[in-house]
Amino acid sequence: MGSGQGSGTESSKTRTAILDAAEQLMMEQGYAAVSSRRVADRAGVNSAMVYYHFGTMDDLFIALFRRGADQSFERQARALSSAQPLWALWESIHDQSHTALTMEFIALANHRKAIRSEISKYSRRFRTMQLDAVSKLLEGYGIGPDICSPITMILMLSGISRFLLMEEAFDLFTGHEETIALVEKHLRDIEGERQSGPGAG
Amino acid sequence: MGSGQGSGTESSKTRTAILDAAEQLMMEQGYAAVSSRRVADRAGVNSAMVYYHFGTMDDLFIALFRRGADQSFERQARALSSAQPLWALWESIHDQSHTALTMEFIALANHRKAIRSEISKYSRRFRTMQLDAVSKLLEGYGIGPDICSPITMILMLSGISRFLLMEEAFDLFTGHEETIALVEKHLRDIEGERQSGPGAG
DNA sequence: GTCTATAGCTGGATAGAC
DNA sequence: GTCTATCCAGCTATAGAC
Repeated sequence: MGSGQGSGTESSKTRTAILDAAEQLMMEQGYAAVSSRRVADRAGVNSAMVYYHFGTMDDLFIALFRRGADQSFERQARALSSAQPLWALWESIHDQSHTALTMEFIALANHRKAIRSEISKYSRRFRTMQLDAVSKLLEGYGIGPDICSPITMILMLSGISRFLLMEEAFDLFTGHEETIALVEKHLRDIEGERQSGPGAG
Repeated sequence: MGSGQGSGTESSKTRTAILDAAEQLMMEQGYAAVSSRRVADRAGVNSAMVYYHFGTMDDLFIALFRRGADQSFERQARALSSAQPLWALWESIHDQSHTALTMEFIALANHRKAIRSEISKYSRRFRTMQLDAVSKLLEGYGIGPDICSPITMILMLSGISRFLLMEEAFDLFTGHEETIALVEKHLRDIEGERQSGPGAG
């Protein structure tokens, strides 16, 4: 490989340490705090290492986004092939651990084209997988698109979930329990009582 | 007034020009692009003017947020006292013009406490107004909370709307028309056919 | 691979003339 | 109110020693 956009072993210790440090900083203090010096300090290496391993700061952001998105993608794939796919999908979407990070990337995308198209690309992949799975699922449950359309169901679950998580980041909780209860009542109607929580096998 | 956080006439020409310039920059290029020099350049004044009128950059961000929030608040108040309040509320929420800006402020809030608490405060005010209005409204339409709870309705409308607008910023449109049609079908069931669009009197 | 050193720029903020 | 001039800090990125 050239030295332009990431030499070194793809999975070197330093490379991972830099990605971890960048992720932490971005979550704790926002994307503007992710500078080569600060990232390097936290990773315990020199700032030149950031450029050696990633080329530019933009490339670091993209690598970080891809790492997280790939993990989420696999988590969602597992959810959709579990015993109660709809319940698992809902829990996968409504996992707050990566919401703050997602918001930062969306804000970043506002003025960095490379990030923007990366988010678009991955979002389409996620949507395709969700739509394939939910379509077959509802068909299997004998629910026609006239009663409940797959794409509408996905968009509503996603929208409600993200909005509630965003509000909770600002200490706003009014009506959240009630809304979640309503969503889960519908899930129960379709897929029955939840058998095992997100933690269990 | 002192010279610390905003001398000058509250509504001076320069002050307004600075706020306008900051708003444009923030929408076009994100919050990181809002520096005293760039804002001043676009406003056609010297960068020292930013500090003279607002004290610090943080205070500029807060002033900008408040100006926008106050406008939105009044727009929403008008919507809720119109002939078809639910329809007008939905259109008010689903107004894309300020979504990019809102996302930037949310990202900013991630690491600026003053912004954070400002957003919290205003969100509560918005929520209270919405809840008061929608509660009385549904009561008036003879719809009990067992059929449709006011707070759940507000959260679902808000969540769906914001999620769709966010996706559209990334050129994702799959299922959007269908989802909006479903929402508006419910609005029609409750409040009848929409009489006049957002533009009309 | 990792470091030092440095170039070149941009930023927040202030002092002081007018 | 508005500007010039300036201080000091931080940033991205590169060159080059080891």
